[in-house]
Amino acid sequence: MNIGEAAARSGLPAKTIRYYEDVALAPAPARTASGYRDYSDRDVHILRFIHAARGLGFTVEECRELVALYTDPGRSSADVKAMAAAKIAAIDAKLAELRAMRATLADLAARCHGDDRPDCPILDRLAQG
Amino acid sequence: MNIGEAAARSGLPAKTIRYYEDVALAPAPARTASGYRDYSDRDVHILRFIHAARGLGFTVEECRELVALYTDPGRSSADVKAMAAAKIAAIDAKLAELRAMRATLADLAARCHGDDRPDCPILDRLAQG
DNA sequence: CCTTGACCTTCCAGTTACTGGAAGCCCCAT
DNA sequence: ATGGGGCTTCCAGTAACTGGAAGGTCAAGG
Repeated sequence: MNIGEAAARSGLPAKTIRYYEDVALAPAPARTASGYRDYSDRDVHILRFIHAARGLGFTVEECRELVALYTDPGRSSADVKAMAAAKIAAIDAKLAELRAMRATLADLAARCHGDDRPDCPILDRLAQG
Repeated sequence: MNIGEAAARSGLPAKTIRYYEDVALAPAPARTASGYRDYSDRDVHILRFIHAARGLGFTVEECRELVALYTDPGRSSADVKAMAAAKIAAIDAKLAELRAMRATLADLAARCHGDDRPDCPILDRLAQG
């Protein structure tokens, strides 16, 4: 199947699929005589795998490792679990950061009149650093 | 004062200060005869303002608007409040996304043995899309 | 057979917000 | 005057795509 259908089946844009191939994350598919990419079901399967991994927040680099583990029958599930744990920790850090921002912002917004006058506790707070 | 001290006082790296000047977010300071940047207290004040705004999650573009509002005596606090509200909404969206990822990851990790065998519900889940 | 439109190809540039590094002045203390 | 910082500019790279240009291909309709 050509890239359009591979895109539809994997959920990834065609452009992204080409990019993944470029950075050697996704498999380079066969080519037709005229140069069109020709994806097998297995290729699409990997594409879907990558799509799912990206959706869980893994970077392209991490996806590379995950694909390697996925395609290695001699893998240890401990390695995969460690990656998941690390990702959870990273997400937790990001969550804490965002929650702190949100709390500050919400507090400031609540104290801002939001009218046509210039006085604004939000700006005051930013100004004080 | 030169850029090193402005950096120390504003909390921004010197490199970042130069970058902000480059993209016209931060003020272009005076220059000494030999070409060194020479920051005034007011310059540093703006730098601190930007640092704080970035810390609350505003993009460089948004910081530009905030600085404009900050330095406009005829501003309406409503405009600032609207920016804060929009940022809160964006943060909420990101929080929801991260929480969903975390939940999925935590669930999968809990069900993964994490030993030296290859069976892994995490990979299974990614494989199914 | 020809055309038309959708789909495919490659390659280049732009995005966000910096950060690292190279080459080369400048300033101050010894 | 010399040595070690700090300063200058400019170029390149990062993450992960995305948009667009120029041009080849394929299938259907006339």
